[in-house]
Order: sequence, then C-alpha cells, then structure tokens
Amino acid sequence: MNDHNEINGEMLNYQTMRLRDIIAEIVQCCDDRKLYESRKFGLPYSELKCLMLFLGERYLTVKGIAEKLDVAKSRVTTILDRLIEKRFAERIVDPKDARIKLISLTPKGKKKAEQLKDHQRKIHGRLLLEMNNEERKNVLSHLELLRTAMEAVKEQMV
Amino acid sequence: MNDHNEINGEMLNYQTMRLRDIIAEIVQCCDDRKLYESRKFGLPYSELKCLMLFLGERYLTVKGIAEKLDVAKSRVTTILDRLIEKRFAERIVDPKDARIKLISLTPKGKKKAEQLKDHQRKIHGRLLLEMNNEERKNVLSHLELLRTAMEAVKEQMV
DNA sequence: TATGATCGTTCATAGTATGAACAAATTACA
DNA sequence: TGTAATTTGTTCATACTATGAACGATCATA
Repeated sequence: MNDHNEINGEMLNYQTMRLRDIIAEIVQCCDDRKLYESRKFGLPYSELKCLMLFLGERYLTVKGIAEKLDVAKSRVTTILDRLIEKRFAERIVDPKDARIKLISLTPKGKKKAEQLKDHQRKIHGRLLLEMNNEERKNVLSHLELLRTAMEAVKEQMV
Repeated sequence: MNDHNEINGEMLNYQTMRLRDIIAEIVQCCDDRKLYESRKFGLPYSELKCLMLFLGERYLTVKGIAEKLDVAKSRVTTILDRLIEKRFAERIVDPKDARIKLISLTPKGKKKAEQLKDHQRKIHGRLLLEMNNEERKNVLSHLELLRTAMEAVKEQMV
C-alpha cells in the first residue's frame, strides 16, 4: 500500500512537470501567433484585438471596450488614438449623452477586421485538420476539462 | 453526399470557433497566473523567469540566458541589472575569457527561485488533482496532440 | 441649483522587447 | 607576430503594453 502510494506520487510528479512544460509550449505558440499576426496585418496586437471587437457590434464606448479587452480606460484611449490617426476608426459624441464617445470602424477598419477574422478562422481550422474526427472531439473536450480545472485552481488562490 | 459534406462543414466551423475560444481562455488563465506570481514574489515576471533558469545550472552567460528566454541580449542585460541591484544575482568575469560574464544567483536569489519552483509545482499539481486518473492521462496526451498540431500549422505559415 | 456620479482624457510611471552601434577581448590566419 | 574577423556584453533610441491618480465636462437627482 505504501509502495502503491509512492508509485502514484512519482507518477503525479512526472505528470505535473509534463503538464507545466506542455502548457508553456502551447502558450509560446500562441504568443508567436500574435507576433505573426501583428506583422502580417501591420498593427500592434492590442489594436488588432480592438478592431475584432467591432465584428459583433457597430458602436462601442470606451468603457465597453475597456471591459471587453480587460484593460484600463486610459489604455483604450491610447489604442483608439492610434487607430483613429490611421483612419481605422472614428469617435463621435453620443447625441443623447455628451459624456459618451461612440466608437465605430471606418470601412478601412472593417475590412481589416474581416481579414483578421478570416485569417484566425483559417489557422484554427488548420489546427483541427491536423487531427482526425475522433481526435478533434477529444481535444476539445479535454481542453475544456483543463480550462475548468484552471478556473477552479484560480479560485483557490485568491 | 452533399448533405453529408455540408453537415461536416457546419461541424468543423463550430469546432473551429470553440477551439479558438477555449484556447483564448486558457491563455488568459496563464497570463493571470503570471500576474499573480509577479505580485506574490514581488518581482516582474521576466525577472522571475530568469531566476528559474538557475535551478538547472549554477552559472549562465548573458548569451545563454538570452537563448533560453528567447529574447535579445540587450533585454537580458536590463533584467540582470535589476536582479543584481536587488542582490538576487551576481556577475563575475569568466577567468578563461574576459569577454564572458558568468552570472550566478546569490543565496537570496536561490531561495527565491526555489520558492517559485515549489509554488509552480503546487499549482500544476492542483490542476491535476482536479481530475481523476483517466482524465489526467487523456488531458496530457491531447494537449500534446494540440501542441504538435500547432507546431505543424506554424511551419505552414512561415 | 447644488451635488454626486459617470465618462473619457492626460500624465507619470513601469514593464517588455528589439536592433543598431559600440568597445573590449579573443581567434584565426597570413 | 601582427592584423582581420568574430564573439561578447553594454548602451541607447525606439516602440508597445499597461496602470492609476487627477481632472474637466456632462448628466442625474434631490
């Protein structure tokens, strides 16, 4: 019984290191992808992320963008300054409330956002095509399992 | 047959979006963890990563650290300046080659690195304990599958 | 019509990261 | 042995990511 526990402990230790390493590699891959997209689309990644928000909605406020991007409002102001000076977006004052700025994309901005969406769909699609049907389903369900576990552990840590 | 393809197409489309979302959530969790560790250990994350490199080796060069961290040498110089002014590390000139600086940790630095290692082992261990034995094995093998797919897709993109 | 809340901006600050230019040291070779 | 080429780490200019405090303008409300 002691032996049994020890073997299980060894196993768990090995799995722990393996998990740490694989997660690090996956995150690295994702960071590389961000860099790649940044170069490919000629914009800093934070600006690309901001453009993508407008695929779902026509108008957004600074506050709304800050919440969706999970950054401070002042950060959003900067991002929008850059997007606007490059003519990807516009600011107009909300006619119903002069405190609020309604942000929207120019046609140039919308085109960029669409291209980025297509690109991202393509690479995630390719990822799935690297697997067979059975693997696809299993990868997805086990990723979800991992995400759930991560969120549970995060709760324990606060 | 047409129907069949269309249904498969739908399915693939759905899976693509799901994959994108789950990966984004997992990466977000990892970023949160980095922030948490940064606060908990009172050092910028880049400096923590640097400390961790010395768990395997007693001495490292600037060039070696740059390769392991995958950043420019000038970045390493900055990180080391900070670690050294906080007395976590030291620079000595290689007696065999005066161009080379041998970097090592002070006892204070080693202690910090050990604490960080313990913490990371703990949280990855907890992650595994959120699952049963079967799930653990499957999560690991499917993460590896995903990583392999990611690397394959990355190759296609260069 | 005061006052309290909300909204977006400005500013100071810090962290992450690169690449060009450079000085010092070493290696290679003619 | 002396010179050219290479290696090593640093400095500096630049850019990107991000926060939080302070602030002015505007709005809701009492």
